[in-house]
Amino acid sequence: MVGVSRSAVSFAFNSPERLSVATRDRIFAAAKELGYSPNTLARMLQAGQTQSLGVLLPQNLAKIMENPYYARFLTGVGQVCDEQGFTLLLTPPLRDSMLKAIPYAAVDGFVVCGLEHDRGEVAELQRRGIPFVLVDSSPWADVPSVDVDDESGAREVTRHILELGHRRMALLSIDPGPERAERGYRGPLARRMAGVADALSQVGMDLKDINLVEVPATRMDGYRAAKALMATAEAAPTAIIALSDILAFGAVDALHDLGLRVPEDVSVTGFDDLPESAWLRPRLTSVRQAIAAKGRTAADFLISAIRGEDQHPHQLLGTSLIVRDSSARVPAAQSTGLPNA
Amino acid sequence: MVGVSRSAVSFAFNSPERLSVATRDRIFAAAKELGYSPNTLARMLQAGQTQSLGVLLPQNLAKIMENPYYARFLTGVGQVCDEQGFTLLLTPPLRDSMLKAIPYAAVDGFVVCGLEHDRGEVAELQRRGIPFVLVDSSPWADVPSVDVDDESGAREVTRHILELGHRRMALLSIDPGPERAERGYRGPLARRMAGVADALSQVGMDLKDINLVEVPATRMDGYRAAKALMATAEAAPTAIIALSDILAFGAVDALHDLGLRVPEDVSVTGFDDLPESAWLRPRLTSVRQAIAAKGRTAADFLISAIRGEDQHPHQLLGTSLIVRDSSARVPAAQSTGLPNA
DNA sequence: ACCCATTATTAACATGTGTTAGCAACGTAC
DNA sequence: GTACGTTGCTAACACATGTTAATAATGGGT
Repeated sequence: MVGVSRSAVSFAFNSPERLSVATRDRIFAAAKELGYSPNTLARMLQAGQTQSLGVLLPQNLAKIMENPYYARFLTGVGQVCDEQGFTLLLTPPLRDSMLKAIPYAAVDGFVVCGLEHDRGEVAELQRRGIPFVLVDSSPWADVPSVDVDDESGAREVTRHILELGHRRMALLSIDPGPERAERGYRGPLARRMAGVADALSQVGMDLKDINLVEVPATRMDGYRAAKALMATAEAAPTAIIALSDILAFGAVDALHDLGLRVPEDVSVTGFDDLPESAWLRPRLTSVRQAIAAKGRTAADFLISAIRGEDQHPHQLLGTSLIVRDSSARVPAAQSTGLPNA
Repeated sequence: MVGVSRSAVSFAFNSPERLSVATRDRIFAAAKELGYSPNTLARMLQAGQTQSLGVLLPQNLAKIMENPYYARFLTGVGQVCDEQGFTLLLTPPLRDSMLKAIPYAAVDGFVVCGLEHDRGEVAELQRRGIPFVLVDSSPWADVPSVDVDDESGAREVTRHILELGHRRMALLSIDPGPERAERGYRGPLARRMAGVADALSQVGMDLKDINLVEVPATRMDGYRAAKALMATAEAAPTAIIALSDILAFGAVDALHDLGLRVPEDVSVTGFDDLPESAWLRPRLTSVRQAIAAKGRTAADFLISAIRGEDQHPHQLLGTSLIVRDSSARVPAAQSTGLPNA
């Protein structure tokens, strides 16, 4: 229409100084008339970059967005995206497969949530040469990762409950999914279990001595599980150690509904220390991990990897016990006649 | 390497039945050896679709993810993505411009949050022929949109507070941003203000008669604003109507910290009815809007538009007042000597 | 008038795919 | 032995860009 080559059009948009003003204006005029603008995908294809970070998620989007943990984590990732001008692509499993989702994501790299280094997804990313960072996995030599010292956090909170005199306890844990049968606990959950077990062993107890319940990490599941736990009348626990704050939220609600007071009748502790933990009444005793910092660090590592800078960085983030109002001494009436009391 | 054409390779991956088993196996073997797999971007370019929905956001990613409102909204959008096998691309402003962000998003369509039909972004999307749906805008003929009947919600909650005898009230509102100066209130905020004004007029009052404070919609801003409001000793309000739940959360906290009881000393109401509203103590009186359903509907409309089906659907979602524990009769001591009491 | 330098513009290539029309080869029926 | 349908594969095109090296045009100096 203007009578110039495609290259001239490209110059008009990308390096206008290389064209005479007259030609440039003619091109822009024509572009406006035709409604033309450079195609996003073609541009990305040619440039070999998308200006977008992917987050490879282990669950459906609906479940992820419902989970305040991820809201916090993605806040951290989002901070880095904001700074660097990246968009954020959330990539849930496709037909229940994280592996199948990979080829449908137009991203420069992935933050991979909750996968161990030996998973097929990791091999696939390596094969494709897509940069990635593992989060909540287990440190492994040639793979960048960001992890949390869950074990010491779990040890600390368990010890805290034990020091308050509790012995009849329930461990409200996260469902490890089907993979557990073959491989046992892994990653953060394995570390948390180990921490609990370690603290127990120091008073001569064992994971067998406490009531272990495993449910999906939602508020509702925490609610139901707590109700079920308290129903077993004679063996009802005096403390519930939840391995996730949302489970603890649900448990506190359930106890309220049962007419039980927290912490006077039953102590409840969480894990993660979500912002909400300090909003609720009673304020929740929980293990703090720097969730947003975890997201930030992972995204920073990923950006480095995309730029081809740093090679295989690892980061282990600490935890700390935040004692608030939901944990207290075991009730006097219940503290007698129990093992190790 | 195999000695076949590129087309054959394409067939091997996409319609294997059109190739003889021998050739196909040879191709796969070579692909494995070379680490080849079809390029995502090229595939999208040729197919003309990305299997990805975009959400065009008015704020930085970090701010968005911190906001429980968006968590809920994106849960709804996410549900549809899950069902339809789409990924979700979060597109924050690029260098403070939503317009600039558009060409960097590889998506099949946009859910556009909080923009009016006359904004440049909307024109740009139309020009590019990218399907989109406006959310929290104002209904407009040729543009698909999903809106909420904020006005009646605001009217109801204001009337509720008035019926409880309050007259000295503060309206804790959301900062409308710089655009307000030129164009006045728009969209949901305009409707909410109108609803409040309408309810006030029914008792002979006016927006001028109440204390209007406008702050960014964060918990911390709500906290600070509430503290400032109560500081003006003789004119301190007996009720705070917040136009957003997070602002109300912050306000409740501030009142606690000031040693004031909610609702005995001061009533507080929210807007949105986030899930958290029912978790907090006191449980928050709030205007419920179906946030997740809003996201679902928007995404459904968008998918229709992408498929080229339905043309310009509109949806107006209702609101309802949820009265809980944070609102009560005006304290006896304060109910005398006030205008219209 | 001629050479050179500078600037404006373009042809050709590279990024990787999916699709369509068509060409060989091959077997089968008559 | 020839006409015909089937199978297996390929050449050419389309999707749209950005980049580089080469070419055309222009003006100025001698």
